[in-house]
Amino acid sequence: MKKYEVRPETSVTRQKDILAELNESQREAVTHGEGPLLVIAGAGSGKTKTLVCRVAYLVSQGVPPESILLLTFTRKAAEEMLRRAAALSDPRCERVTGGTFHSFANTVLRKYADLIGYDRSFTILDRSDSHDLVGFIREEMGFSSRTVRFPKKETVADIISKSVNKNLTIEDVLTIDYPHFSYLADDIEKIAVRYATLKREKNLMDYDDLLTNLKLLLVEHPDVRRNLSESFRYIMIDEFQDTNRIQAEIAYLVAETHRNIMVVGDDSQSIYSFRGADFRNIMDFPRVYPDAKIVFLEENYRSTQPILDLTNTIISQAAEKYPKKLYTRKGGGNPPWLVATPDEHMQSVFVADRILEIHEDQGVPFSDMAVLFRAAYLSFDLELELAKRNIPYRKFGGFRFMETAHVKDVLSVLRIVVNPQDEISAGRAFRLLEGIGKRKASSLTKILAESGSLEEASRALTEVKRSDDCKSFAELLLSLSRANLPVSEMVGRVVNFYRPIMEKKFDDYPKRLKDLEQLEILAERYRSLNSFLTDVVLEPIESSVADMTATDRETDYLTLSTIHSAKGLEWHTVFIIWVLDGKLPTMKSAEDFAQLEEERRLLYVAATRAKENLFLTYPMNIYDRATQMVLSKPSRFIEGIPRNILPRYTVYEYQDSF
DNA sequence: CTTTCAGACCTTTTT
DNA sequence: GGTCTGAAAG
Repeated sequence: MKKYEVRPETSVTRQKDILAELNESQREAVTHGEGPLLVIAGAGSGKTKTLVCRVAYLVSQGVPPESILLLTFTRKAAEEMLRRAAALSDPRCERVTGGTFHSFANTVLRKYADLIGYDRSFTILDRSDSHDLVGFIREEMGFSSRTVRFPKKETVADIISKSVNKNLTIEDVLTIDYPHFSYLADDIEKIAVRYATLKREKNLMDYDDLLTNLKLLLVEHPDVRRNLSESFRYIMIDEFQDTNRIQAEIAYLVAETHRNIMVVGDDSQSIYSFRGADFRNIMDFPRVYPDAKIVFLEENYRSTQPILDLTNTIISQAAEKYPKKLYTRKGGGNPPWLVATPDEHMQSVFVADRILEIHEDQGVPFSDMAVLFRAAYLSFDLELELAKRNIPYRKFGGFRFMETAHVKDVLSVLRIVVNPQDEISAGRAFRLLEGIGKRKASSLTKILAESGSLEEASRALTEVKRSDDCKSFAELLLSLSRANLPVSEMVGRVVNFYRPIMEKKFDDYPKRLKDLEQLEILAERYRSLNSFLTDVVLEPIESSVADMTATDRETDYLTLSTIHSAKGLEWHTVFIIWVLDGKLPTMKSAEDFAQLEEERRLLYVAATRAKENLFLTYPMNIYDRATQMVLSKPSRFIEGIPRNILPRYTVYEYQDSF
């Protein structure tokens, strides 16, 4: 049922409200008329607010919300912004098209895929799916059994993806990033070609394909391009510094007829180059659109001046950036702390102590504090310490719920219902069954792919083997193919079938079962199985719900997060742990100038999350197995910083006499 | 052909 | 901690 609301027309007052709380530069961006606009928005400068108000402003000016396209880094970010715009002025703002480049590509391709030789019901491969497919080819071509060392499937997939994203040849990627594999360029090239053909044949697209195929569609079909350009007359792109070349090209193509393109970002916060992001996009925007208006947002509303003094110092050493200096009118505040601890565990103890202290003495809720780190595994020890002290926390980044084995198992069965050509999923699904290994699974997969019919596969299955497992799987496939069941019912049936298998496979199955129940609940929102599967890949659930009990919803949680996942967020108190040279920057990045620069920006992003308190900590004397070196110095990015900006402390361990 | 088990290996970051 | 690999047994 459609909900609606009748409102008196008061666009003048409404418009005043929209602009009321903006500073001069923000207002300039919000009220910008037609034509290209670049907004360089420093950390905490009200970037989101500016975008929200811009949407609200355009709608209040009579721009139909359907003709606005808002592209953000996550779909959640887009939804949140539109919700805020709607609350601020006009509920119609929620009708703006918002999402990620990938979800936008998905929507368009579901409509036009046949124009570029795909079926509209294509399946989307997530990262590990594409790894599996590459692995399959690697084996098929006999590269895995060779005596010479051949890169692993993850590495091969990575190389291929990089060459697509950065528009380089395989050879170039190898020369730049993997010189030791350069002599294998021809072989990897062969795999890349086969990978591309196979995906087309089997109606599969990986994350890169969504973008390249959309671009292809726009380039080769001027009518579609014009159509799209006409329907989205205003394009806004958030986090432009983290877009890659193809994404920028897509944006330019869609903006072709009207050039109403607004990009917002901060070159100093570009941290996704490993995914092909190129902060040149934001540097070069004025060259692509020489008439672009440029607005700088430099007033910071988040942090105290002592924190900004530190972050400004950190970023001032960056090699290339739009010159800007953040300032605040917020008075007072304490300088950040740099704390050295004897070892990792003392670092955890110190952090946990401070968290409790700030929570109890200053009444700061856990939810207004965060611990940030370079890589997910760096918080393991701290997690133990937090558990010991009953500090509730939620962790973001690192392991993905959707990539856990049990979830992938269930999804693989559902996927073959939608796309029998998906041989990777089919292979995985059949191998779940007792008595079916690689060989039989692949013959069953062939039958399924060639006949394209679940009935056929189900019949073959009962002939191949007559175990209970196989029988119930055969029945499951039949019931999924015949009855027109609601999506959650289908998920439920697969979970039911899977449960005994899971109980054999995993010791911690009760925990995993909860995840699957969660998946079932999630499915209730969907009308079609395919859209459910698509969403699950494009917007993965953040974390496993397993450790969360029902009553936990209102609990006050501390946040643990990788720096990457903390993008755009802020907290009263922030701890950055492992600010140790060799971990931040990582050992690996030290050889490459561009990578090192990105590590610096990473520290910058982390530090600018803090509003009031900022602690940087590092353990001394860490033995690094990979390089056989002892790491003991703080990050090189804070090395020469004067003590009045960053006072230093050392924690000494002592034996308690009790 | 399939299963199982022990040891090796490696751990950035994510749509 | 987790996945992957290889060898040996079923």
